[in-house]
Amino acid sequence: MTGRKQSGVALYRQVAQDLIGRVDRSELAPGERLEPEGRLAERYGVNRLTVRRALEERAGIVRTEHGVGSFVAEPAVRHRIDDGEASLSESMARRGISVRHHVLAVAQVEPASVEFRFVRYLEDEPWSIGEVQVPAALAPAGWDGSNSVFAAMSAEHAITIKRAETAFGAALAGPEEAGWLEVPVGSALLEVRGFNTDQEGRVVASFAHRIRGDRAEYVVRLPQ
Amino acid sequence: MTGRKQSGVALYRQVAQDLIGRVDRSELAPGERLEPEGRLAERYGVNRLTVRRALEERAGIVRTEHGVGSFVAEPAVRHRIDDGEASLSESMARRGISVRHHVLAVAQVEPASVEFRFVRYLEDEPWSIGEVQVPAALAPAGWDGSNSVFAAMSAEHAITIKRAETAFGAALAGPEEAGWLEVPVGSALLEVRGFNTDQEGRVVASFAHRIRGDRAEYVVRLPQ
DNA sequence: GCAGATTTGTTCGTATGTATG
DNA sequence: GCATACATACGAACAAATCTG
Repeated sequence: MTGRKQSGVALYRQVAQDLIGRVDRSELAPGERLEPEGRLAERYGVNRLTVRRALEERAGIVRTEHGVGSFVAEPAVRHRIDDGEASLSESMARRGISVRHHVLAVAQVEPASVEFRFVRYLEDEPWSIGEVQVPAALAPAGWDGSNSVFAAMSAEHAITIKRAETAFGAALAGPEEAGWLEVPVGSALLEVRGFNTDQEGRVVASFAHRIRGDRAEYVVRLPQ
Repeated sequence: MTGRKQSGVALYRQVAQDLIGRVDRSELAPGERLEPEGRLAERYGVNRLTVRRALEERAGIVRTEHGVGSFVAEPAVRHRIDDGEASLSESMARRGISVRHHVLAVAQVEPASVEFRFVRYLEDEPWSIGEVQVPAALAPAGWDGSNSVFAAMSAEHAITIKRAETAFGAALAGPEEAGWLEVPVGSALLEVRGFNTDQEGRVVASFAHRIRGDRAEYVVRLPQ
């Protein structure tokens, strides 16, 4: 970083650009730890705050942990939602990717619905924070998070769950989400919301997931 | 804002929370201008930097313009992609929403492809920045952005364009995107990528859009 | 379990550059 | 040109989380 100012490009972007370059050129491998902010600041000859801005800028490529350090993030997981599986868990399990859930809350809501809130982990990495609402009559009794809510539902009751409508949006991670997903506040999240039906078209679940944008990609192939 | 520190919640988040609250309670209407950062800082009794962090935090709800001011953003537009239309432009036009494009670049790429880069405006508000690649043989000759690239293609050649595969992801706005979309750097973007085929299943286009997360929502209804 | 070192997180004050009207 | 308002950058300090001995 010789140019310092003058170039017309903000310093923090120059730093961000250099970091990206080092990742692209594989000088920094996924999972690898970066030098502390202070040291990076010295190395680039800028203020520590400037380094921090650069790291924020690259929130998708670099992940930081309070009191620990910054690390190069891993690439994304692609997930198809047109393969007939209603839940991500089964698709991933079939691909040999371990899925587990940490149950945050199980609450009775409305007349007769139960809401599950949970964090989903893929390969022991936090991947999404989700909410699923199902009719109380169909709620899986002792869901322990080892499989999906839907799988538990299907097992306890004789129903097949299908995707009906799915909506995609983008959002920024708030404090709580950031905490569970171990990403900085303000990271990009893919928001996936929708509802599911059983084999006879009855709505049996609605869901909302906020998924780490640096990990997630949903693929839809529409029928011709 | 009485609590100042102590509460365990970062000051900038308290400010951000208060701003969100004022928007939710409709004390601030969409499009309305906020007080200058300096004045907000005084009012909340914090440093101007702290106000700036709060505004960044709420990039989806508040939009700032260099040298002008900060404004409350407008709510989102829902878009269905399973209605047979290959392009958003036609769907929106049918809903009475004006769509136009600002062409950033038209470039010859690869052996025989043409790439269009453009900013899409809905109701004269920047909505997405996109790239479309089509075979040179099918490229619309004098696309002026008044309709979609696909519409122009269909008109010039006798083909029907269908969606084939679409992938969704989330990303943060980089400097260039932020500039065109008139959002702060680091805002949430919905990334939609994929390709299209003609009526006979031949790939005739690939596309990548980065859409303002505060404006966009894509809805997919999968066939039963 | 605790104390200290390390590292990131937050906040302030201040200065200067740049875009807009 | 000038005033206003946002953009970038620096230095300093302390808080909070984590790790180590």
